[in-house]
Amino acid sequence: MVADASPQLDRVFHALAHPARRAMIRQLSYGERNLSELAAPLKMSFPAATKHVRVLERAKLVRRRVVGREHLCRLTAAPLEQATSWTEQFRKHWEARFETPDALLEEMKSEEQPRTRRS
Amino acid sequence: MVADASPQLDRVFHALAHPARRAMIRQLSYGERNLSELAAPLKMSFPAATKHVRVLERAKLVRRRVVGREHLCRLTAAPLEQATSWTEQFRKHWEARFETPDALLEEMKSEEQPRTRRS
DNA sequence: GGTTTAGTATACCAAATGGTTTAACAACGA
DNA sequence: TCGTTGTTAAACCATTTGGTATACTAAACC
Repeated sequence: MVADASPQLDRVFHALAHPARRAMIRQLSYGERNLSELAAPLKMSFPAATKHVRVLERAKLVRRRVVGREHLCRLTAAPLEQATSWTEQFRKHWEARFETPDALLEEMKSEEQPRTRRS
Repeated sequence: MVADASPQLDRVFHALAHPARRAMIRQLSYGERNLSELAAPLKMSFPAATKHVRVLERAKLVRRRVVGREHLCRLTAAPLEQATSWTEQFRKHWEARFETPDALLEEMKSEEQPRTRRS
């Protein structure tokens, strides 16, 4: 089980919650990129872009490697796995519960009665 | 393909980026809950908790149904699917690229040469 | 040595986030 | 009708977020 209270998970989901950072992740999925390359397609200043990179680093989604004056970034899969496994543990679960025809029938019945019993 | 620039995706990831909201999702995965039940286990005031519920609603992760004075919440699977499918489209991809023995070898070679060619 | 090029650091700003307290309202039960 | 329960609304506050502009450092190139 993946716990709900996890600063690491907070950072990963937060990192994914901005289009600029998602765009960076997409770029990095094609291979290593330096900061200028990551910043170029974005409609914002260079310093703003590097702040987004730092958010990705804090979430451990990106690792940085300095070569001369270049800072090369690459992706790390592990945090994504952690995030996906958190969501997966419920998705099927509640989908099965509420969105199959049988479950819907169950629902309609339970609305007459008190209702689904609590934990 | 799921686009990177998507306010809906922003809202879903942002909704998942807080432990209180993830705890609510876990509770809701066991069935419908009213606002008091969702707020009870959290170490914060009731109004604070209901604000978190609204964040989940904006992300369309939760639907609310008013019955008398109770506001009953239940989960919706679709937004989670969308989020998962966004991450999945890269995960395998870069995993294959960087974390297999072959890819590592490729990496080590490419560090002598210019490096992976850009898009 | 001087000039690009790559990136950092700092100061600053507006808006959003996450929380509080207090007050109000609406529905249900005695 | 009166008290309790479930919930909203408003005002307020501190911190974080996401952006800017400017100044600076360091490596690479001629």
